[in-house]
Amino acid sequence: MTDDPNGRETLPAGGLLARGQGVALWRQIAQRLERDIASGTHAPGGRLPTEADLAGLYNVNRHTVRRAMEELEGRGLVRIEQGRGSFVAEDVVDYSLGPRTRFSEIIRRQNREPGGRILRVSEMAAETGLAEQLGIRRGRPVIVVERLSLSDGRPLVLGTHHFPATRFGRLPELLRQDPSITTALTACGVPDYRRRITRITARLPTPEEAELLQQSRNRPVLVTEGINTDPAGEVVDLTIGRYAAGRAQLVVES
Amino acid sequence: MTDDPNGRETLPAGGLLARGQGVALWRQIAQRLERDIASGTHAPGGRLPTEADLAGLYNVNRHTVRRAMEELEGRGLVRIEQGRGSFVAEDVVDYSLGPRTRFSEIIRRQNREPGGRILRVSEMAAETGLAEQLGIRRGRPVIVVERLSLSDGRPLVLGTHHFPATRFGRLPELLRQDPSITTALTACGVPDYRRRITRITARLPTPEEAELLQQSRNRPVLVTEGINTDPAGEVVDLTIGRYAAGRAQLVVES
DNA sequence: GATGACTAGTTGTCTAGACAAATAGAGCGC
DNA sequence: GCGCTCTATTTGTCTAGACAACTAGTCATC
Repeated sequence: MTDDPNGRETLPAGGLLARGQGVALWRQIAQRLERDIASGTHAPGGRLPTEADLAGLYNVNRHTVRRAMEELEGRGLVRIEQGRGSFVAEDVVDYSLGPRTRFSEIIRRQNREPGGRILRVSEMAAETGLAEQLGIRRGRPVIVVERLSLSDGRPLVLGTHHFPATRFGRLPELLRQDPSITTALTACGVPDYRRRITRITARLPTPEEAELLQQSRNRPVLVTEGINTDPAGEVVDLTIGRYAAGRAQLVVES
Repeated sequence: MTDDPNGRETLPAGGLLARGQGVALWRQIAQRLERDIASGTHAPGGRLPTEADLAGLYNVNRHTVRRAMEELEGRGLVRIEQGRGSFVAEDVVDYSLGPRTRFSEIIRRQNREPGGRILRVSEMAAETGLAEQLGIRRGRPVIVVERLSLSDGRPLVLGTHHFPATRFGRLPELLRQDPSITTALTACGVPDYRRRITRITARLPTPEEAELLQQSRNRPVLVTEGINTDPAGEVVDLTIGRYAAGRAQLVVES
């Protein structure tokens, strides 16, 4: 790639870092880049200088710059792409966690196009904890559905759903025709269901999750664990969702 | 430290890694350690082999082991402490996000001892976004309170609260006597308030947040942004909370 | 025009070595 | 016993260099 003045932001004022003052160099670099991003020196979506450029600018080794970039990526300020470069990050989708949580409705309400595909459907025996939450006996069969949900074609959530097999035995077949879980449940005689409780935590993704969500291993995923019940109060399923924190924000209304 | 067979877990079966097969060595190491933790080879709270030991065991450079350990720390499986070693991680606190969210109540309900201290109280003019959310005019004074809340003496949440100064001018003085925000609000004539909406996201902490929460820079923080209103529907405050993901799990009931 | 080989640019991984910073224990002086 | 220094151990930071993997464009060939 030739030196195209429009393809890259201008270099920020370099200057020396405080060495031996107890503040790691990579932190100082991260701080300066953060300031430059906040001040608009680097516009959202814009390209940052390459690692080599920054290393030269601050007179440090490239690895030291890399440590700073990893930090900023994890904090959600930049996006790093192998072979292409680093870019200033953009904004996120609101994901409402009310009692009525339907993926496609939520996405459409934000003028985006919902999508998704079923990754895997399998059956297993419920171990103690799962059986208790589903309100069935230990060892009873459970259908496990893994689904990747998209917004405007970009992966947003990775969901793992656990249904009691006795009641929802037709699910696998139905999902082959239409990847919408809500539609399949309707066909199984559950036209409506509600979210009863949701637990939320955050962690860095496993390599598989990072791959499927097309997200950096350095950005956290929001992990939700929730239980849906039908109007009669019977448990429909236990769902585990992993949201790309760079693209989704959970919203709780009460 | 001498070689004490009880102070450290036994070394797992080492064995060679697959080199040049397209899977990074650090990933393979992380995977093996993860398996060893899951299988109980390393008990929760127990000590892992040192970086040097693992490097020798897998015949790689110490930096390669470090990369693997960073991964596991971010995923919440291990806890790394400078000068001491690395340990298998333990369990977390449930933090309920219902309409009635009171820190000390939530903590006490789990048989833990709530605590906290006010880090800083300041006043500033509301910029557009903040003014809108608080239902006041832009430029009106706002009191900003930063509080670190503890559970059993360990930092759990870092909260930043924004109150309209006209109504809550006495807050700074009251908080000097008692660090409980609920108590101070009662004294200001707000005996009760409710959480109206909460937005949740996750990211890696800033260095200051990591420091205050006594959490690794590598573990995410859960970030909540919420609005509290009094029974009349008037906005009391806008609160931003940063939860140590290693120690807290948010719970939404609906 | 489409295809494929090649090349330059950029981030990812691994090795090697050095020293800093934090921890914990041992030993000493009082 | 108490506090202090000293030292060994362990993780943290930085440098240096090499090559792999991926991206995007160029150019020759068909």
